[in-house]
Amino acid sequence: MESSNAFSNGIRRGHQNPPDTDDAITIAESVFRQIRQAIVEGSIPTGSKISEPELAKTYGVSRGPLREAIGRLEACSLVVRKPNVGARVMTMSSEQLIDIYYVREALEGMAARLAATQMSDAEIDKLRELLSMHGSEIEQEHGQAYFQKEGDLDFHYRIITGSKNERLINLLCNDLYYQMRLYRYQFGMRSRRVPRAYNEHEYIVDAIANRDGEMAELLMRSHIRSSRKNIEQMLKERST
Amino acid sequence: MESSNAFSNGIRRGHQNPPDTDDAITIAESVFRQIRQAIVEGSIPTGSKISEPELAKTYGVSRGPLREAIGRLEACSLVVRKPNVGARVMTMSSEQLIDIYYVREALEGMAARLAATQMSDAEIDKLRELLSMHGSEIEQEHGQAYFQKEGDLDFHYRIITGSKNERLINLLCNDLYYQMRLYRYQFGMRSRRVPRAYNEHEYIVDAIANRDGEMAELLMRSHIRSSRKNIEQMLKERST
DNA sequence: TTTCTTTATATTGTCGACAATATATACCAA
DNA sequence: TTGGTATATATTGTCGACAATATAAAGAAA
Repeated sequence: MESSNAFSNGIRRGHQNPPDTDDAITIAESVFRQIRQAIVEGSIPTGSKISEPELAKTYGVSRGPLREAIGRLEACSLVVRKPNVGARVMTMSSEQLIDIYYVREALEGMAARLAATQMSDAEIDKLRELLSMHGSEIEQEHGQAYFQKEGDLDFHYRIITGSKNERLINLLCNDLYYQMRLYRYQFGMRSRRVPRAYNEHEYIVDAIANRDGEMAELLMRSHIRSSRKNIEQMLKERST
Repeated sequence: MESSNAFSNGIRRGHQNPPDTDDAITIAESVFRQIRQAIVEGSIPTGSKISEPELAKTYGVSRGPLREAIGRLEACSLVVRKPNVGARVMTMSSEQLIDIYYVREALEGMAARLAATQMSDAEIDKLRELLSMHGSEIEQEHGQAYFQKEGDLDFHYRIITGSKNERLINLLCNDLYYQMRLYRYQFGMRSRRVPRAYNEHEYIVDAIANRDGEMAELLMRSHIRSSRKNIEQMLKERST
C-alpha cells in the first residue's frame, strides 16, 4: 500500500516543481518503482536473489528494462550485485544500520540548519500544523501507530526539502530514506521513545521558526543521535 | 592522465580489502570508468550530448553495456538524462557547486570526527608523512602545483576512508569527489588560499592524533566552509 | 563414503534488430 | 517573410537470441 507522503516518486528537480511537463515514464522507470516498493514493503524479502528471468515474467517486461531497473536499485543500495552472479536484495547488518545513522546525523543536521534560513513562513506554519496533527494522533493511539507508520519520516522529509539544497534532498530522500524504510521492515523494531521524539520534533521546529540555524542543527543532530543510541541499546539487548 | 591516488577505481567493499578475488570486470563497468575518466578530464566537455551510437562506436561496444554505463554515470550525477531525449554531461551551476560544499561540510566533518576514533596509529603516521611531503612540495613550487593536482583531494580522501564508515566513504568518494574534480575542470579556478589550507590540514591531523573527534569535526567543517566562502567570493568577482 | 573432476543446466552479459518517440527538414498558407 | 503543419530522419527504448560465466548434477578415483 503506497502511503500518501511524497516519497513515492522521489524528488522532482529543482526547488519548486516546474510545470510538471514531459517527465515521460519509461518501462524501466516504472518497473524500478514497482520493485523498489516491493522491496521496501518486504514483498521481496531481504537477502533473496533477484532472478532476472523470473522478475521479467512477473512484471511482464523484457530483460532489457528490467536490468536497467536493477541497476537503479543498485545505485540506491537496495540491491547488491555481483558480476556474472546476480543481484540480491540488500541485508543490512547492524554495523551498516549504525553507519547510516551517522550519515543521517550529519546530513539532516545540515538540512535543519539550512531550513532555518530557507524555509518560508508558510512552510513553517504548515510544518507546525503537521506536527500538531501528529500530536493528537499520538494521544489517541497512545503513540503506537505514529512512528510505526511513515509519520516520523514525513516530519523529517519536510525539513530536508526545506533546506532547498538539491543535492542534500536527493541523497536523503532518494537513497537513505528508502533504506531506512527497508530496515524498519527487516528489524521490525518499535521505538520506545515516541513521546520524547515528539517533543524533540517540537523543539526543532521552534528553532527553525526562530531562524536559529545553529540551534536547529544541534537539536536535529541530538535527535538522530538519540535514535541511534536507542537502536544500539536494542541491538545489545537482542544479542544477549 | 590517471593520477596515482586511489580514486581511480572507486572504493572496494568493506573496511579492509579482502582477498581481491572475483571482482570480475564487465564491459559495462569498463566503459563506465573510461567515460567517467573522460568526463572528469574534460575530454568530453560539460554540457555536451552523449550520443549512444557515437560512443558505442568510439569504445567499440554495443549499445547494451553502453547504456548501462550511462546509467551508472547518471547515478553519480555526472550525466543527466531525459527520457526519450538522451543524456548530457552535467553542467554545474554556481548554486549546485555551493550545494555540494554544504554537503561536504556535513559529511567530511562527520568523517573527521569518526576518523579521530577509528584511524589506527599507523594510519595517522602515514597521514602525517603525506602531509609533510605536501609541505615540501609547496615550498618548492610556491604552492602553485599542489592544490592544482589531486594532492588536496588525496588528503581528504585519507580522512574519509579513515572514518571506516562504509556509507560515508561511498557517498564521498564515488559520487561527490568525481563531481568536484569535474568542477575543477569546468570552472578552472585556482585556490588563493594554499598556505592557509595547508595549515588547516595540519591542525586537523593534530586533532585526529589527539583523538579529539569533536575538535576534528569543527576544524574540518571550518576548513571546508572557508573553501566555500573563497569560491563564493570568486564567483562574485567573476560575475561583476 | 568422500573428494575431485567432468558434464549438464541455468543465469547473466552482450549483441543486433525493431518499435516508439523526438528532432530536423520541407512544404504550404497567410 | 512568417507561422504552422506534415513529412523525413535520427535517436532512444525495448525486445528476443546468442555467448560467456557460474552453479548444480553426475560420475570417477581414493
